Amino acid sequence: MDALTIHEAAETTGWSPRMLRYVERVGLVEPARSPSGYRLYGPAELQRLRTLRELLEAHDIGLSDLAFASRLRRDPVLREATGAWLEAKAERPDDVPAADWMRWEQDKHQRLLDAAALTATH
Amino acid sequence: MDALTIHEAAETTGWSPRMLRYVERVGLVEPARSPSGYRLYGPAELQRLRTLRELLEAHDIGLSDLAFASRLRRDPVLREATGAWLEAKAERPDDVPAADWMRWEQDKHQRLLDAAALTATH
DNA sequence: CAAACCTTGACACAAGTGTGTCAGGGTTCC
DNA sequence: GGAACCCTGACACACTTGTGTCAAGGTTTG
Repeated sequence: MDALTIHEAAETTGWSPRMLRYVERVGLVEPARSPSGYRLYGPAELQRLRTLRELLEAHDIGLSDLAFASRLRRDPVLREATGAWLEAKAERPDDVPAADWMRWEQDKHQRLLDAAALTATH
Repeated sequence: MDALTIHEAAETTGWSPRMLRYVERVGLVEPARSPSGYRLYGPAELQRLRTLRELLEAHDIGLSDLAFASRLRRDPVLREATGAWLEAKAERPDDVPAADWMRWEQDKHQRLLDAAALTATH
C-alpha cells in the first residue's frame, strides 16, 4: 500500500515531523496508525497537508484559527451566537427593510434547527 | 447626552478600563470620541460590551477567536477557502449523491459572487 | 488651580501557539 | 543484531493574547 511514514510525509509536504505531530494534536490532519503505532500518511492526508500549508500562508492565518473555524462549523449554537453578535456590528437598518429582516430571522432559526438535526444524526 | 467615559463604562460592563482599550484595538467595540479624544460609550456600546462578555464566557472563546470570525464574515474568499478545506475533512461521499454535490458547488460559487458583490457595494 | 479624570506608551507577566531538539525506549529491515 | 527509523514526553525559545500597573502629559470641573 502507499502510505508514508512521518519523515517521508514531512519530505513531500514541506512540514517538519514535529509539526505533523502538532497538526495532528490540533485535530486538523489525523493519519492512520500501523499496528505498532506508526503514523501512516495516505495520499488524502498528504494532499490535505499541502493545501493546509497553502491556506495558512495565503491568508496569514494560524492552525488555531482554522481549529476555531472548524468548531464554528460543528457547533451551530456557537455559530449563531457569534454570528448574531457580529451581525449587530455591521448592521445598518436602512439597508434592511422590516420584511426582509423578519424573513432573515426566520431563516436563521430554521438553519439552526437544520444544523442541530444534522449533528444529531450522528 | 448619555455617553459614559471609560471608567464609568468599565463600572457598568464589568470590563476594566485597560480591557476596554484592548477590545477597541482588537476592533470589536469602537466607541466614539469627544473633541479632545476621550472615549465616549453610548448605550449601544455598553450593551455590546455586556453581551460580548457573556458570549466569551458562555463558549469559552477569546477576543481573537471573535476577531477571526469577524474576518471570516467580511472576507468571502477566506471564508470559502477555509470552508472548502474543512468540508473535505467531514466529507463522506456516500452521504452526498453526485447531483446534490454539483448543486452544492454551484450554490457555493453563487454565494461567493453574492458576497463579493455585497462587500463591493461599499 | 488643584483634584480627578482622560490620553498614549511602556514594562511586566501568565498562558497559549508554533517550532526545534533531545532522551529513553520500541520497531523495521538489511 | 545494529542502523535507521518510530513513539511519547520534556525542556527551550519566540511570539501572541490577555491583563495589570505605572509614567508623562492633556482635559474637565468644582
